Amino acid sequence: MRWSQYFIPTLREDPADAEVISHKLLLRAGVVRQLSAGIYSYLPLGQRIALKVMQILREEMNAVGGQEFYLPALHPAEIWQESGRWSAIGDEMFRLKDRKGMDMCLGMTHEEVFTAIARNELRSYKQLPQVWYQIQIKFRDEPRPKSGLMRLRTFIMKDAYTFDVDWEGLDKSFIDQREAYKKIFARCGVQFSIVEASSGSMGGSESNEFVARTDAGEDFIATCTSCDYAANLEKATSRLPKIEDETGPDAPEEFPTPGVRTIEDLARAPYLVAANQQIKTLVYVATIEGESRPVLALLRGDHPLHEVKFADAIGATAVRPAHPEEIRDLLGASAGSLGAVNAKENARATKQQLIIVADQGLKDRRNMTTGANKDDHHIRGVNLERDIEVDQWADLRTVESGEACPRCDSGTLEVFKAMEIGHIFKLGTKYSDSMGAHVLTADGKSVPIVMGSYGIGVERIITAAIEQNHDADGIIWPKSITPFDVIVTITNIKDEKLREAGEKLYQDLQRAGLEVLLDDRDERAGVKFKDADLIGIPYRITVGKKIADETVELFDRRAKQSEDVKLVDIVKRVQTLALSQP
RNA sequence: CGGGGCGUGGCUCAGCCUGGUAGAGCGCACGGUUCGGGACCGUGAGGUCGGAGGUUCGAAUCCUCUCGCCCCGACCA
Repeated sequence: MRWSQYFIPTLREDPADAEVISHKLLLRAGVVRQLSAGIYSYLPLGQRIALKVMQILREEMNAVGGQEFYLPALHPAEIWQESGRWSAIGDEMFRLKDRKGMDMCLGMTHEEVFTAIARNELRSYKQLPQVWYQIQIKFRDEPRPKSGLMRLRTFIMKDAYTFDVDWEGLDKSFIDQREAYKKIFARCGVQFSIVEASSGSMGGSESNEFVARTDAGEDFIATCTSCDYAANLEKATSRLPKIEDETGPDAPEEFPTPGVRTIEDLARAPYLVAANQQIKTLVYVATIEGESRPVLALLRGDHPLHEVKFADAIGATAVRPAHPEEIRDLLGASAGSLGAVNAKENARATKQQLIIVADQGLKDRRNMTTGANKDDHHIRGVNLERDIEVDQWADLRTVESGEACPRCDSGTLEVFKAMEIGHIFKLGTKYSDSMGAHVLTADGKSVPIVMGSYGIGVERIITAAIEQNHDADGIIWPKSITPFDVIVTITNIKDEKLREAGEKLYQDLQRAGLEVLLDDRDERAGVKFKDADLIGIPYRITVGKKIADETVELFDRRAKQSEDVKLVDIVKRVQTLALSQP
């Protein structure tokens, strides 16, 4: 393409609406433009990039036996009612009515549509396994679209579905997909981790989440430095060094602690109670089975609570810290002097039922110090077993960087931010059961098809690729998804010699099978260099003064280094570089 | 849905507090000088100040309502 006629509206300044790096660069490089919150148009550069990503997805899906479909984005409510998700999903689904008043929706995903095809057409185990996929637009009315292409309301997704006659088949299909996913992300130049994840409302037994490390991400991930342990912080655990407590007094002893409000206060002189010798008592109000209930969360003094773990542990749909009045009403003291010893009695006195959940890290601890439920007083010599009525032991603690890996002996955990880029699920028979997709087995029995579902967000890959591959000057596209392999920059378009040499190079490179962008604009060289860096083409050939010596410059965008190359060698040179991986 | 911020030429912003009829830089058009890391000079085009209502002789500016966008939280297969 000739830049002079190609639409690449680059921006010199950061747009006011963009916060994260990938968002700024996508806009500045003329890749996309925003239409509305969470809705973006792909400009020509963006379309080329998306097509590259989609082609990689297609190749790797085909490589594991995938067959590409193209399904409707507009669905009748009926199939969603059959699967039960019409009512299970809330405002996140775009719903509408047709002219006759029939309920319809815009597809957020395609389990229902694929299952509807499967139930009509798949009859026998002999037809299985099937691996079906499509690359299609999806609609989700996100409560909060954000960060450019990271959280969108309409986006492109590669979604694949596998159909097996039994669970063993699904296990194999699942592994095939997981391996394909590894290749896809590696090919796209995205560093990723695979983490255990919960299936959520998708249903099913097992799921793996693929995440890309970036500070723009929304999840926290813990990975082991030496083994392959990786988990979302909502699930991650770690190994703690065992603490041997001294035998304390036969019963807890109360002592005055005027002005002491925090764990740190009590750790200082004159008290000198180490944080890990203290019990942290947090009062929450949890919604359990629709009812609000007070719950005490107990942790070691130096351990932070993870609210999602906490909510999961007690089966709550929501948790919130209790208000100061609620705390005083419940325990008779204010935050800073709270404890679980005798807390149940205190609560009963006000006719409240209190649940006490303690973190595993407190198991078997003795001679601990905690609040006395009396302002400005604490008690010491508390033995968990003996002195506190714990209803439930659970993993409530937030794992931190540097702690020991729970799976291997030598590794430590590293915690970082990441974004979800893919998710694979073993669905099982959730959809085949509810929608009646059955096949006959070899011995003539009718069984529900065992399904898997596998999704990758195209925009998420693009976002992750930029987040992980950029510098102060702009994007640095991985070669696999770059909109152009090479850009030919003619430093001065009015110089006939340069122009001719550039044009010839443009033709020659294209003939060699490369995708070439020719910067033939009537701009100063500096502007062209800045723009080339910004849009991130991996290689730039500068056609300038050295053309007198039959020489051009080859600039490596990533290494930021250039070398002189003779005109006779340049095509071969670039061909070798640009078509090599990564 | 809760909290915060912002809507003024294509872009980035000033003006608003203290009402007097709209500005700068970039970009764009034309002319000239430049020409290897976002040049310079001159001339010019381009804005219902998000929208509606109100107060006022007069509203970008004050008041009310409303729409949109961004950020934090909640939420999120």
